[in-house]
Amino acid sequence: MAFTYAYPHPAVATDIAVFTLRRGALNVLLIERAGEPFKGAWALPGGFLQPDEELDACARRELQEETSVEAEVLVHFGNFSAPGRDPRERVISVAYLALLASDELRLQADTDAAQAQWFALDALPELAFDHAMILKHALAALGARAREIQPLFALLPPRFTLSQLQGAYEAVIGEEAEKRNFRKMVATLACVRETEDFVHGAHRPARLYEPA
Amino acid sequence: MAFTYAYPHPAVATDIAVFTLRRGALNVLLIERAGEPFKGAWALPGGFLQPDEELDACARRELQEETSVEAEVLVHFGNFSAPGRDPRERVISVAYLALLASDELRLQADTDAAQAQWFALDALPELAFDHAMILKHALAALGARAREIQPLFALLPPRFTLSQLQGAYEAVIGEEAEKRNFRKMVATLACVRETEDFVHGAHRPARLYEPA
DNA sequence: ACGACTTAGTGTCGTCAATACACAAAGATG
DNA sequence: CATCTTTGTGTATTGACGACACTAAGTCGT
Repeated sequence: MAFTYAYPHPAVATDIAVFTLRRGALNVLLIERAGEPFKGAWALPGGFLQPDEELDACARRELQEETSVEAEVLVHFGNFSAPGRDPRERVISVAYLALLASDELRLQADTDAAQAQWFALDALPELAFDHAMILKHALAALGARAREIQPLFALLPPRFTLSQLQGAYEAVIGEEAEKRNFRKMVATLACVRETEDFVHGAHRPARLYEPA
Repeated sequence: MAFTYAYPHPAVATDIAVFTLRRGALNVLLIERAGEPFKGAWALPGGFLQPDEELDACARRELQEETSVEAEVLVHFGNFSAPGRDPRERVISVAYLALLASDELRLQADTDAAQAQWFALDALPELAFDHAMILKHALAALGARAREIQPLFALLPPRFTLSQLQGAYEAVIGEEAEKRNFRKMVATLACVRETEDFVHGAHRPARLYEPA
């Protein structure tokens, strides 16, 4: 089957930088490429736009197919269009940022992806294509959004302690926050509602909160 | 000449919402479509991505070709990919926002395409395609950026008075600002440098400032 | 020339958010 | 039951933001 056009058309693909929290640190989901080019290298999940498919839907579908991950938050943060960025043909990459709660880490690879794996940001492998640059932009976009707190909920379970929320905030922002000031900020934003339940750990129980 | 691919490829185009200030109000640049579809309707300037052309360059080129306008600031703010948005074929629109100083309003009346014209936002004609929605998103993106003041410089001449800057701010934000508070904010941001020159108008001369 | 007009430009106060800082409360563990 | 660790709170200071009224400087009309 062949598709013919009067003018050259680029291929259009989505690439997704999926982040989660593991042991308090931000991790990104990468797949090992099963085919050429860059066979065996690590890359962001992603793939080609299908006919009559919206870009958002493409990102969601590719993520599901390649890693069996259902993203809660999916945000477009940029396009990458350098002519030589894919050696096969011209590919415009529409880049998305996704956040995932840490307890939904069931990973599973399919044929496009030999395997999917989480990587801490300070232990990244070499990345295929221009994905290192895409990832850098994803982190910047994520940092810019995190100050509104709301996006962080996607990194946490449905109910969470304020310490967990602060941990997510610190991991994304990349710096530490004062506990009392952070709690005051959250209170000012009025973006969480306290529940009547507590989580009992090794020490004083912590109250659970949920998104307001 | 024909271009054939093993899988369907969408067309990729850029559309640009160019804003400027005219008589203190924000205006947007529209072109009258010379051909089908939507012949005779008004639309955002834009056009198809060429082989080996970056998206940013495509937006800049199309703007120049269709309206003879050289954009100072060009910012990507979203993609539009609804399958039916162009009746001819699948077209992914990569949308840009541009700002132009008001004294560079030489529009070419005799371009090959129909005419280009500025429209105040409260006197818009019906727009072709989904350009009304794209424009709505452009305004939202512009409003979000304007609070940092810096982007507004592109709407003004190289040197400007604080009243002009405030006028641009108000036009973009869509609400009035207190003169003293605005000046204090600008002073805090330290984003302008005062010059030794004054502009002499009908009344007390105003000091000229330039981007810091 | 001079008074009226119009725009440029400034100071203060109250409020509220952001920063820094120290201690009490609650439960787990040995 | 003493100790340890984590949760959770109050206060003082600073700096930004909002509201508010007046002086400064030059033009224009008479």
